[in-house]
Amino acid sequence: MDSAVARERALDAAEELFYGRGVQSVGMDDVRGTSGVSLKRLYQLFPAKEQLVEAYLERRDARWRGQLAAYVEGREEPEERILAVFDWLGAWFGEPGFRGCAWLNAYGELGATSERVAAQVRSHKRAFREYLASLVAAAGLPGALAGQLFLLAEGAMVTAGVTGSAEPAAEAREAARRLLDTG
Amino acid sequence: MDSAVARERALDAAEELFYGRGVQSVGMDDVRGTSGVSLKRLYQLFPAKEQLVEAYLERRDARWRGQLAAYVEGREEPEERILAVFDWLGAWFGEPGFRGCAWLNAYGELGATSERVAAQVRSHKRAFREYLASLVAAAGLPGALAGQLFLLAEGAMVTAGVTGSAEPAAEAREAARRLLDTG
DNA sequence: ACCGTAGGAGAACGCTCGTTCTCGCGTCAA
DNA sequence: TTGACGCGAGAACGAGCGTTCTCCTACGGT
Repeated sequence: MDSAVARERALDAAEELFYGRGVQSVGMDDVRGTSGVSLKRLYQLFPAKEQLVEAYLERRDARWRGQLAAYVEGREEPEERILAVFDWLGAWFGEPGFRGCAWLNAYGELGATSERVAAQVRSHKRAFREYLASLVAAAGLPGALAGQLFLLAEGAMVTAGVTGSAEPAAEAREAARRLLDTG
Repeated sequence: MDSAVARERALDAAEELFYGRGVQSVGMDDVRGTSGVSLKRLYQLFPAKEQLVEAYLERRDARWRGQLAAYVEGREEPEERILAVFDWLGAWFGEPGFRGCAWLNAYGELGATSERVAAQVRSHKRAFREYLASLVAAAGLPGALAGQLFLLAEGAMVTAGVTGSAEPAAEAREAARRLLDTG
């Protein structure tokens, strides 16, 4: 098996397991079992579990933000684009297997012990916030709005994760709409 | 040492350690060292670590909601009371040792493995949401506002926890004020 | 004084799990 | 053909930790 293929399979398994059951309750042996990549190979590709965790978060970050941006691109009006973020969140929350924001979960689990993971979470959230800020700027709205929309989105993610419901997205969208209308 | 005293000391230590470093990275031996309560006593009071965790979250829940309510009671105007929630959050975020919302952290760490902890987190969040709803109702505002304020508060907690800044409280307060004004 | 009991200190046990090692097999170059 | 090498399967190692056990001390009732 090609090294690149093994890496992808390992990351696929890591993502499925870490996201679904948490990082700490998943052993490297579980990753081996799910991925079909032997322990020896796993440790060649990722010299320690923490690096597998980092690679998992990094790959997911790229995909998550890419899919969000692609969805938002589908709308024409600048303000519609902002609201589309919440529509996309709602669709995400409703997906089978949704278990909250992977980064917030990882932060709760590892933030206190792994500075590298904590930094990655902050970086992901900063990127998301800046993306919102770019949408706000494109709509010619005041910059302070971005932070407020960001908080609504974060609150929706965390609440959807804890309750398992997709409704927070609609609530956040409605609040965002009202903030836009009065901004 | 009295049994009740030992229980309080154990919970004090558990809270300091679990909140500050996460549950999984704190051993029962750490709790013993910090509390001065022997392992034997600890296991008499809490037959398993999970029950110590539950007791920690439960006691903190009572105190957290009590302090919030006491602070809010200090304001007269119904709408001021709603905004006071965010002032209180800001003061909390600024406290030394603040490390985010204890329940969200616990959920990220244990939500996937301990149904009892997950239920406790949901229960705490539901109580907070209902408290907000009661403030909204007392102000004669539409009920849908409560969910939006809740999302702002959750977003602020999670963002303050990850970034270590108290500013999200002010941002959330400003968003809340605007939602109130147009509600 | 004496015995029963509670409690503390800390060793011990058993399990999990990250990480490494062993062994055996297949492959490919010379 | 052979020998070096890569790899997979799985055992092994070692640390951490939840939980229990041992042993010793102190004290309270008779």
